[in-house]
Amino acid sequence: MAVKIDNNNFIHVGRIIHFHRKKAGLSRIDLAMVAGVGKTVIYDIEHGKETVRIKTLLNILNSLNITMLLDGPIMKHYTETEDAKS
Amino acid sequence: MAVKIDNNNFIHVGRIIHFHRKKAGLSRIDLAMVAGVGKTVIYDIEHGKETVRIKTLLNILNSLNITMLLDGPIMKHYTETEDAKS
DNA sequence: CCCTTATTACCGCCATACCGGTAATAAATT
DNA sequence: AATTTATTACCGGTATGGCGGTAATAAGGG
Repeated sequence: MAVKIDNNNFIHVGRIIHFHRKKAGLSRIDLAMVAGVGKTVIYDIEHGKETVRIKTLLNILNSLNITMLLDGPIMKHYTETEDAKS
Repeated sequence: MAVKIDNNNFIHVGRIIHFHRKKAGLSRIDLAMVAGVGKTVIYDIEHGKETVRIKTLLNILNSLNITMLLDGPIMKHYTETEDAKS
């Protein structure tokens, strides 16, 4: 169900944000306010801009209740070693 | 199993990259070459820098066989409407 | 229709992300 | 343990990300 993001299909990020923003009934200015970013960057991302800062993107995604996940074959090993630290 | 990333636990991104890089037996310069980025940005990310470009981050993650996923309550609706386009 | 209000599109400026170069440190080999 | 080799840490310069301001366009009300 989750959407995989890489440098080939990055255009989906903008589409996902646009879709969620419209579903939430928000204008770009509304979303910019909530996410604590400028309106321009939302315009840019929705138009496929790839050179956006990860922090900016996370602010926007989190405001729209979208979760970013990292996964891979050995991610389990990482979480286990991290859990061992606490 | 996948690790959730947001602006509160962003430090994990650097740790995940460091963990995977070491497991792959790569120096920062090695990884930089493969990912097509400078060595400095890998140093920065592993030290918790949050203001990195998403494109740069994806290049590094993909080089380490780490997948980025976006998910949320209404993501299914998005994929359905996207599928309908094709 | 016209006028008002809301939303989107674009421009120029400033702060900074990313780069290569080099110094510092660690690891390895004899 | 001294020299070589590999890796990490840091610095300064430059390209550009993200900002507010404003123009253009769309939506809605009387």
